[in-house]
Amino acid sequence: MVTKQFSGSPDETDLRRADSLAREIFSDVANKWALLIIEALGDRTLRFSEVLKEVDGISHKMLTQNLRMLERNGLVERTVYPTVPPRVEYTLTEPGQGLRGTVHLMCDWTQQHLGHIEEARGRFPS
Amino acid sequence: MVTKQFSGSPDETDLRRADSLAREIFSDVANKWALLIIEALGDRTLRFSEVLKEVDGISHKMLTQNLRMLERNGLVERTVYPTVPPRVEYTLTEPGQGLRGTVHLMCDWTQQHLGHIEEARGRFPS
DNA sequence: CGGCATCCGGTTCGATACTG
DNA sequence: CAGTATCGAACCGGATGCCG
Repeated sequence: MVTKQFSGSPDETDLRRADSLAREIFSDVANKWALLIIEALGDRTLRFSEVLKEVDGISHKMLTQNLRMLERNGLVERTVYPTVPPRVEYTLTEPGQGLRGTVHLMCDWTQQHLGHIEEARGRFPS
Repeated sequence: MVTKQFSGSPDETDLRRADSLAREIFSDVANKWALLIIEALGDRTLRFSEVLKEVDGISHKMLTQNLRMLERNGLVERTVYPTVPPRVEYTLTEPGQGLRGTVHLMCDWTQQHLGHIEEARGRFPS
């Protein structure tokens, strides 16, 4: 958290910083792989290879990158068991769970509007 | 809509089609420009140039592409007034409004967790 | 004003191979 | 098993210019 010296309300610079941070996070999170990973994790704890199987179509590389990004933003927790072969588990943090709620709504919405969308596509272009 | 002859429950082929359609829609919609446009439109009706101003950082080209995509999926309605100079207005359809609800939750979530995320970033890598 | 085409640099992404 | 590195191919996205 930023040190806020004496002013009771955030100054303009703070607001601008918050804005750009918000946009950055939004850009991180609003991409299909991140959202699908979050949805796949759900409330479970999965190994790397398990997530790989769950999120279909994702490559090894994209999964690594996105998991790192989510970890960096504090949305997933990464646990390494120093065994051989190595075992690494991923789980959503509490804030991650919150985001998952919204993702889940988006998935529901998609399912519910498949028909409408398919019909709209048939009409396009008008 | 697909003709469903006589079976009461969808057969396997239908389900697989629905799945791939769902993924396609999700991929279309789960990208930051699409989501930001939806959020910007809200319940208003905006001209092309107004959306361009509202969604900050978006280029003319990306806006056109994404508006087309959203229109194709029946999420925004495009109205052309054959005046000179031309006037084109965009508004969310009812299904689009539904999606907007989930987008809005995502934006709220982002705002609420700015602090947590910033802190998590400070700790990374552990 | 809004839309489309073109160009082109930067980034993404998948495939592959290699490490611990 | 999980992660990293590298290398092309594909795509994204901005800039520009032209048309109705």
